[in-house]
Amino acid sequence: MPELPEVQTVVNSIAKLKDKKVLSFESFHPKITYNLDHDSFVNNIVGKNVISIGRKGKYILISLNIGLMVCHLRMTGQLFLSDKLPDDKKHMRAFFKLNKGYLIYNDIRKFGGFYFFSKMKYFNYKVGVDPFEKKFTLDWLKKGLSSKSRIIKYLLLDQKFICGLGNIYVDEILWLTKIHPEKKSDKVKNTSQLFKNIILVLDKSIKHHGTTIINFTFDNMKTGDFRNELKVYGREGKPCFRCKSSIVRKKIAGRSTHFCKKCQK
DNA sequence: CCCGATGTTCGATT
DNA sequence: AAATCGAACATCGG
Repeated sequence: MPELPEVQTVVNSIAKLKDKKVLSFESFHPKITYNLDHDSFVNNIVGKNVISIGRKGKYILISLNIGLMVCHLRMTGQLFLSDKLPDDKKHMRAFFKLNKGYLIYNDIRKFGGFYFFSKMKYFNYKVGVDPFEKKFTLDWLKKGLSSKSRIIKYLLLDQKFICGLGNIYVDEILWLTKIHPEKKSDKVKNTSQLFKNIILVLDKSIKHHGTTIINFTFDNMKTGDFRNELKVYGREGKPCFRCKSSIVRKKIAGRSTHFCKKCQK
């Protein structure tokens, strides 16, 4: 579920994790620590203090006084702070006991989880450029699109190129920029519009605390309301807001893709 | 009841 | 190299 705006919303909502100390970690299914076994993960984080909380792409970065803890929510992960453990523990997959309160991880589908890296550089190889980094410029985007010929939807979903975009926002951005999702990247000519719209859509969604379709929540069950602002995603069969033509849905890059055949060329 | 679909990513395969 | 497909898993709707 969560793409860049949802992850940013979660990051903002756990700001009070800063300066807390990790006293213990418990998990309830084995695959939740991705790159270490449970015991090594525990050994690396217990007793550490949280220095800062950030984000790169869809990864939540929690810097400790030694090392970096990373969380990825995948499809249905929920990370939030709470004074006590929840009454409903059905989907609770892990929790961290802090010197004050708990950091709780719920996940219906159990795809998400945690990494620990002793150094930041061991994490960096996983992702490309985040749209809110300085490196994300119009020139960089132009070069990236024209240096290869790839299906634009596929390229925008590629986290090693731009990190943070997912299925909803790619559809929204391509609709807004009037680009057909199957267009080859080197044939896109309105790249400066595309560049602006990437930032525009993400910024706007962050202001709305992201998109809740079904499962996305932050700060213990609050929901985002960007769903009401969506222009194409989930609007199959409904009239395009620009030209009234019927929005179609087609599998592109393995994902359900919504677009307007008439105004996206 | 069964099948398909769901916001993500990874690895195998074409 | 680029793109497709299935798998990881739980839940919901037709």
